[in-house]
Amino acid sequence: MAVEVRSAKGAATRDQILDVAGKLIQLRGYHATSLDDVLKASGVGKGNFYYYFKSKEDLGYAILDRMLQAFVERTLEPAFADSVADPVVQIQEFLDRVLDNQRQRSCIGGCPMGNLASELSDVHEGFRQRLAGMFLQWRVTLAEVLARGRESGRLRSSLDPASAAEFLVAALEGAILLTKVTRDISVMERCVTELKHHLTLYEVR
Amino acid sequence: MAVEVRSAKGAATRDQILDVAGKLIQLRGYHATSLDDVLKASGVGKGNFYYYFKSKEDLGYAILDRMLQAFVERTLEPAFADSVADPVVQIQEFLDRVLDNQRQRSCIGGCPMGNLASELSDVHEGFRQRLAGMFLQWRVTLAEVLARGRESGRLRSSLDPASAAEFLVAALEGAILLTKVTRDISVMERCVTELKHHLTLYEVR
DNA sequence: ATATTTGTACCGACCGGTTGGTACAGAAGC
DNA sequence: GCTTCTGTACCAACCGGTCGGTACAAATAT
Repeated sequence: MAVEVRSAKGAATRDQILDVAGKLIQLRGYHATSLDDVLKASGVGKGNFYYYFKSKEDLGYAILDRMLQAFVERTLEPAFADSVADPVVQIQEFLDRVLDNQRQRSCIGGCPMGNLASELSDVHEGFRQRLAGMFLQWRVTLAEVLARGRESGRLRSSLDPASAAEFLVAALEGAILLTKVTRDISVMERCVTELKHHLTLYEVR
Repeated sequence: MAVEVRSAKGAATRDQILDVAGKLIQLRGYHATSLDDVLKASGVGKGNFYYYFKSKEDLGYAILDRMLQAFVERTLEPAFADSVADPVVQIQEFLDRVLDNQRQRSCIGGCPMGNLASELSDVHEGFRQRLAGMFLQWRVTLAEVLARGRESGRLRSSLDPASAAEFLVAALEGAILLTKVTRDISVMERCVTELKHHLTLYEVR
């Protein structure tokens, strides 16, 4: 960032820019969101913007950082904090929460991480690496939950937690994409049902 | 389009534009690919471009049409033409082909349809509808194959072909995305393995 | 056979508007 | 009074799109 925040007011302005830009970029994408769009929607002047961010790219990195933080603190950690709960139930509830999120958004917006990964992976190496790191964190979290289930005897010893976690993330991302392009939440509902069914493959019987 | 093609030479020029623009857009996205980029890479003058296409949007539609045609004729139909072959084997081989395609591309470019669906679904209703139609065709094709397997007794009677087909498409799209952002083909390899494993859920035993 | 017209294919300069980015003066807060 | 913050004016590069005009082959007229 261009400058460290030195006052509460400054932090508020910076947050306001981040909030507005984050929403706009999720909806329209990075390239299709202009600085003027962000400035107009946030009521912040151009000079003020460049006081807090040294470029649009810098803003992008800040949004990515914030996105990761929000995802970990408000989605991943709450869902898997309880380390004695049933891993399968935890994952099922996690899937339901993601599904419900898309329902509330009327299938619009998709996955912020998935959108940017799709748009920017082949265009901007720095962004790609950050996004890959975010997906890695997601996969590792799920893999830990699955490994816990395996250790407790709830899941099969033949289960490969990393592989299963990757698949869960991929299937979920694909389901969000498919529900976004069709504007039909039932598409994702059925995908989540199939995913839950897939989980039974890992259970000991 | 702005004009009907009336000569072989004209058709070649139009095709050249479509070829180059298609590749550029798959790599950089629709918004990030400028007309000048396409013109420079194809060696076609601007006036000539607007002789064949009435706008960039018009070019986009033409690329979408061409993409659907190529996908159906060169991917879907060859893979599932044989209506007496084992549906499970056909789908497994289809998955392998998609995987191999990503390997050959070094995980770069992703899925042309998935990329555009992600970038444009919430921004351009016309594009969204075309893309949704393309995914529908894909899903219907897979559903028919699965239904065939169910009728022949190869797959369970409890199988919902439409639901399973949706899941296959979603999981594949997600796997392509995840392999693109990580630049690691092994991610997709494991996803395809999981997907094949998922197929066993549908088999009678 | 030659002159004229017509239609396809093509070019690059140019247009108004938007892009990301800069310069800088002044206001606000300590 | 100095640092922190903010609005305005401005910039060159680029955007999608339009323009007048050219090259040339085939059709038509003479």
